[in-house]
Amino acid sequence: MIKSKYRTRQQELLLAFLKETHGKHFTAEDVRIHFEGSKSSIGIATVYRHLEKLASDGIVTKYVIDEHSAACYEYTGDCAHEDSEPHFHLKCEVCGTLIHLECDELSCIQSHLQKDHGFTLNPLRTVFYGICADCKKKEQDSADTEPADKKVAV
Amino acid sequence: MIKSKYRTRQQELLLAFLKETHGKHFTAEDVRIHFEGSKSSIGIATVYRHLEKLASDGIVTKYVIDEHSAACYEYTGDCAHEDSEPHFHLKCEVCGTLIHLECDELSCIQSHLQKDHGFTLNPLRTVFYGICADCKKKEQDSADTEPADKKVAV
DNA sequence: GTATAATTTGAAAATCATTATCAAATTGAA
DNA sequence: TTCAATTTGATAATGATTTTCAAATTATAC
Repeated sequence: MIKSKYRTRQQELLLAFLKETHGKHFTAEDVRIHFEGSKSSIGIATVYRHLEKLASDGIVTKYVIDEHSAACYEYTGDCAHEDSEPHFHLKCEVCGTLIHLECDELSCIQSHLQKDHGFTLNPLRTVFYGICADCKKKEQDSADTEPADKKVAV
Repeated sequence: MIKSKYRTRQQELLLAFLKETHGKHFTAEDVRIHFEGSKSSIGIATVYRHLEKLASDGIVTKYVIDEHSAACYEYTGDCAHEDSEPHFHLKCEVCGTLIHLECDELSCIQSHLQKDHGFTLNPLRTVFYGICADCKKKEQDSADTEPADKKVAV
């Protein structure tokens, strides 16, 4: 998967880590810490180097969620392949969950942007921000109970 | 608009700047430079302070396009209001342009995500990444000429 | 106007994720 | 084993943003 000329211990470790994560998100620092202390530690510079390369090769996907937290990476090796559905990501602004969404209807966005605006969408990089169903529900539930305060206040 | 206890010259200047921009995008540095040299310069710290406040008050919207370029701000005081069209942003990954897109058809995304996935999209925060028409064209043009090398090589 | 207290300003230092540097270690091939 | 190419990682550098804090500004009281 990593097309480098020399096969190194660090590469193997990183790939093994990726397979373990299986759909989870992690930062470069997470990776470094995972190997810290063990005889097979990896320097942070090396972690970043490999993650960047893997990201540009489409093996992992990088999400810049906001400027003050470190970038998030996700192993999407399988998704990037030929026969898998194109997928999108939804990020809940309340609970922070990153939702993995495979949906045919959404691909209409791609063709629309292409035809009417000449814009070639990159679904791997695009993240839809909003509020997930669970959080929306909680929000509404609390809207049903909380106003009690205000009613009392009146 | 800015609810601070003391009305200052810097606040007035910034608000005046915002109204001038009218839908354009700018960075904190852009603002500072705009006033640089003139008798009414504003320190970068102050610019950031006000923009952050305005963003949390919903007067401006902040876009974190990618980790290595400065955050982009946009005056959305009007847009946040009742009668204006919701709009989306397209970011070209090649030339870096941030395109401001008002398009009714795109609002179908919102209703689709809501109905079928229970996800309430926040169009102000969502940025579509991809390649703009101009860059796509250039990419294809160079694809027509460059392969000459390869053809010669064979 | 003057005095006073609260708030804002801004130059400079600090922060923090990420990248660049470069000598040392590792790798694969001869 | 030898050697050239490549990778590693400690450390320094980068750059956007934030913090610090003394000085300047502002609103209010006198």
